[in-house]
Amino acid sequence: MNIGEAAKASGVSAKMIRYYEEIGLIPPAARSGAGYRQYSDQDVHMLRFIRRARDLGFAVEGIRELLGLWRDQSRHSADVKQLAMAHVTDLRRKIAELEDMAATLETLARACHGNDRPDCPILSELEAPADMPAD
Amino acid sequence: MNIGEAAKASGVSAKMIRYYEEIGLIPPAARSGAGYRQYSDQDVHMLRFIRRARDLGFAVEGIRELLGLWRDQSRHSADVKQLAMAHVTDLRRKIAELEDMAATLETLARACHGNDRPDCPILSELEAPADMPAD
DNA sequence: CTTGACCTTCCCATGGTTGGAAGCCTTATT
DNA sequence: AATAAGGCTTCCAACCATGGGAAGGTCAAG
Repeated sequence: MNIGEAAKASGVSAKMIRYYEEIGLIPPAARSGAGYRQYSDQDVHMLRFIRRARDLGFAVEGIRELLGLWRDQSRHSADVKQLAMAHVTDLRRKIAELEDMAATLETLARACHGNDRPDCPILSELEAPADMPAD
Repeated sequence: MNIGEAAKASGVSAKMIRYYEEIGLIPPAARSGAGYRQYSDQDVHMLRFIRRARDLGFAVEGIRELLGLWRDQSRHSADVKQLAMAHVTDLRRKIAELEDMAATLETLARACHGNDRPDCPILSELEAPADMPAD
């Protein structure tokens, strides 16, 4: 099948399929006489794998490793688990960062009257934080 | 003071100060005879404001609005609050996304033996998700 | 044989930041 | 006065993942 159909079937856009090929995440597709990329059900299967890994927040390099393990029949599930848990650690770190930001802002916003007067603790905090960082 | 000193004093790198000037987030700095950018304590104050807004996860466009409100003596605190809460909503949405990913991965990892055998529910899920999405 | 839908490659843009190169300026030391 | 070090300038490129679009080739149906 052509790239458009493979894109529809896999949920990966044609643009991204070409990009993944370019960066070597997937092997170069077979070509028709006219130079059209040709994809098998196997290929679509791999693209769907990639799509789901991305949905789980894996970066391309992580997906590259996952694909390697996927293809490696003699893999150790410990390696897969370790890769996944490293990513979870990463996610949790990002979540904590965002959570800190949200909590700070909510605290400040709660203290803000939110009326037509100009005074606002949010701006005050941005101007000169209460917990003076020693910078 | 020169840009290096302003960078050190504000916590915003010299590179970023020039970038913020280029995109009009901050007004063009005064220049010395030799063309060196000159910064006042006022300028550093503004840069610190920007730095803290970024630390709270605001994108440049949000900071632009915040700076506008900051400078506007007749601002309504309601507008500041609204801007902040919109950002919180954004943060919470991102947090929820990441949390979903982390939870899914943790569930799968928990079911993975993590030994030297190849079978692994993480890879199985990526290959063919249990809750078949109707794509 | 034309039309329209596909495909190809190539370049550009995003956002925020960092890196580097080439060249000028300032300051301090010889 | 010459020189070396380090700071400044501008410009260009890269990162990551994705989308947009142009210019041109191809395929299938009418």
